[in-house]
Amino acid sequence: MDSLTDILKDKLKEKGFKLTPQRRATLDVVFGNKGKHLNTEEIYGFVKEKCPEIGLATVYRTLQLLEEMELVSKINLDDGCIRYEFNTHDDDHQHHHLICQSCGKIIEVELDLLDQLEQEIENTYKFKVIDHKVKFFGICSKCS
Amino acid sequence: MDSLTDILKDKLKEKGFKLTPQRRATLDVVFGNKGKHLNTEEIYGFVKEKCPEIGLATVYRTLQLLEEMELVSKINLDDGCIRYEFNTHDDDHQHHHLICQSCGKIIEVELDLLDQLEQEIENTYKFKVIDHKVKFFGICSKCS
DNA sequence: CTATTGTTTGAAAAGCTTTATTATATGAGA
DNA sequence: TCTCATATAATAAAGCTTTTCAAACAATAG
Repeated sequence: MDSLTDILKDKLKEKGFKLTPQRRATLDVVFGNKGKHLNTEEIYGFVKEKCPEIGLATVYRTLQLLEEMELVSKINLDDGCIRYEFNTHDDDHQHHHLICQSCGKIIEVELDLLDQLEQEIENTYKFKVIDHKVKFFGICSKCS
Repeated sequence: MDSLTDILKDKLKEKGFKLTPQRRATLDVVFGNKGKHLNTEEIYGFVKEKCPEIGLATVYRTLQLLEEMELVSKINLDDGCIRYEFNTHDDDHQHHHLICQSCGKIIEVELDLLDQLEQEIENTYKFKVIDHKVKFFGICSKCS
């Protein structure tokens, strides 16, 4: 029982859910592929290696559960599938993604720098910002 | 033949496509519902009023075409359907969206203020930013 | 005007992701 | 270990989107 499993177990317990091998294996796969932005089908493939009897529906359910518990984050690149990544942050604010329109590579940006914009939004629109999702499309260094 | 149709006709001609009543009606609907963020099914419903014999597939195809020509923009709120809005800007940079997590309302923000962040990204990652999509999640003034 | 060619369309089918159903299996606490 | 609510696999079904295909249509050439 490693520390990741402990965290999972605690978070599940908080909400009255159970720790199962399927949930553990799914989190392990997302955690073990940090920076890869796997889609559900790919996650299903990897999870099957550890847990061959798991069903696709369980993977979908489990990923939704993990997202509710803020252990993973959804990324939608409008390419027809949902991708997930392990959530390395403790706070709610996600990092940004750069998406190369030439090779499709996804680069993660840790800079935030949105405080000023969010402040202005809160002042102008009286809108309380809780989270944001920011994607930049362009050309990466290799492709240009 | 109004000016919107002229623009559509010109853009279609540029790429070797034809101006058809279905394409015209679809653009009219998206244009006539600025600020509404309709999904494809809703657009289909409105287009049918002018063009009762139109098929759903044609609406899907037409919206893709209009997006390629940068006359409309896709918005994905991860609610299981694709939404479109009329593209009011001449340049590539889209405005931002505020999404209320309580009532679901979508508010448009014309502030950009991302220049500094984009500059920093270009310097740090040698990534040439062409476009961005920014969504803020939170609570709107009515709900708070 | 008619024939030819290529585009566009509507209807239907197929595709893909996600959700619902149900009987069975299993985790967690007593 | 026993009990019971939860979780699961398998399957079916739903939901949204794309593709297929034959027919309709527009543009052009002869």
